[in-house]
Amino acid sequence: MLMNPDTTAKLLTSAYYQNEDVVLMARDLLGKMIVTHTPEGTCSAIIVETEAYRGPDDRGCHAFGGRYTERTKTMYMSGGTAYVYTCYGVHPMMNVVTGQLGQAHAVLIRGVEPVDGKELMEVRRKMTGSHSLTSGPGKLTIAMGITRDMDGISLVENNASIQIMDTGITIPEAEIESGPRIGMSIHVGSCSHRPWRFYIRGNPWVSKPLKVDYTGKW
DNA sequence: GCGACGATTCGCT
DNA sequence: GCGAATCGTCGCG
Repeated sequence: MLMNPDTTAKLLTSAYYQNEDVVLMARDLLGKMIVTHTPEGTCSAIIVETEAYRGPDDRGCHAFGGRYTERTKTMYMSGGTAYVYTCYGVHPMMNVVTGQLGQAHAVLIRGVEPVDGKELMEVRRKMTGSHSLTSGPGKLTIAMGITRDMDGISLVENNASIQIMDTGITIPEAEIESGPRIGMSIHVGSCSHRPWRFYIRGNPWVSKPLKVDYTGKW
């Protein structure tokens, strides 16, 4: 995909994130641009892969059944908040909280295509010349300088450390693929089959097509 | 307190 | 392709 974002990209508003249909939101966030501002510099990248997590009735979601803990409380904040948690003790995961205050919906960002600040991303990742730079949820957070202490911050402020912009890019329906989410444990049952992973077909920054086969595990 | 585990990644075989 | 790394969170006692 040729990435040539509109330079007049507009910061997405709180109202945008209030939509209660998190699956729709996961799909809509494809083609949007995530921007991070840190002391080391600014990085921006187009979102090319997402997954939806729907609080109340989704066994794959940390907040399933209304579970409210020290970690999940961020998911209940108002749409437009960052939910960052640590996976496997090492990898930060970046989620966008959606829906209204009290609704635990979130969209996991799984793959991005660098636009600006690529050199800084390469320094942070200690690598160059590979799509592996940002093709995975744990990779892109490192590349863009997203850390766990950004958990709970707003994405809609003019001076926010993490922002998401509407670039004017619209991904054609025909280029959007969907499929089962990745990494679901066998305990989430039929929820693992929900086609709530969205990505741009053929984009090299989509996380590697890991084997996703939950047949016979429930 | 304590043991088990995870929305993953990377290096080695 | 496989397994270790690595630690915050969670559930239980």
